[in-house]
Amino acid sequence: MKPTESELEILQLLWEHGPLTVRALNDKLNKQRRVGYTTSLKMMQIMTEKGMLTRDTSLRSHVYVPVLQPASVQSNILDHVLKTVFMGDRSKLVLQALGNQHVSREELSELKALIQKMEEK
Amino acid sequence: MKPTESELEILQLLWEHGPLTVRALNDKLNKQRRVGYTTSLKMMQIMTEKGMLTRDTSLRSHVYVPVLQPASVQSNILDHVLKTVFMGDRSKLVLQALGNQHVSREELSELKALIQKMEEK
DNA sequence: TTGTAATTACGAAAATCTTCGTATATATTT
DNA sequence: AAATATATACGAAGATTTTCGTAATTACAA
Repeated sequence: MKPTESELEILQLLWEHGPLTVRALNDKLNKQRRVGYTTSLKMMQIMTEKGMLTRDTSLRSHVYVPVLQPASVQSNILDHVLKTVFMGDRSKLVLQALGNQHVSREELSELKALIQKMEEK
Repeated sequence: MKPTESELEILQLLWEHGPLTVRALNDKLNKQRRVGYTTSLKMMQIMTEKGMLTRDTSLRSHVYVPVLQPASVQSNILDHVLKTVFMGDRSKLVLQALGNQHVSREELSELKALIQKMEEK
């Protein structure tokens, strides 16, 4: 179950805003880039076929719901990146993620807490 | 400069084993999955056109060298994943990366050192 | 030297992903 | 009721990626 780039865009919007009609989703998508209405429609139909979305067809405008939860997709993709980009070197991935950018005070203490917990085991 | 899945496979093998001929690379690739010789050849020619590889053509069997360094590609891809999969939430990515799997004592102290350094700024 | 094996070059088929036009159906407005 | 607007279904074109067959070239062996 590996979403494509476009499918990820759609999943993100659904995760962020909850179930949406094609019209609503297409509007939000068009704040990021120009996409035709029937393009969004077709994508969402395909994703439904693939089992990534379900939809409520009781109303004229169908309402689409993501089947996959963010954490599950994130975990899969991260594992894939770990294998194919970092040659399985998990700490390299983590250090890379932390190394370049700004990390806030809150994130740091969250991390420290997690490390503490890991050391206890 | 965004390598495709197949291009990443090839880059990985070159990063791991150093410069290789098509024959040598194809052999290694076939330990992972079945790929025809001319498929590998074509891929590497395309990657050369794109500027991802260079090659030494002084011998009959050309020797291919990766232009991109692992850290650079890793950084780009991780940034992309951060945006498109984790909605920009860096600490979520890090926690996800650390959370599920085993992290060794060495990795933990490496992490702690990094955190220390970040806190000092 | 003549044939066999290995290599590169190249075109194009196959597979996948993305985009949209058109037809049809359903609702809304005048 | 007729015209207009909005929705879904669906096929297919376009774009990209992946795969491989065939021809041409170069080395090697009989």
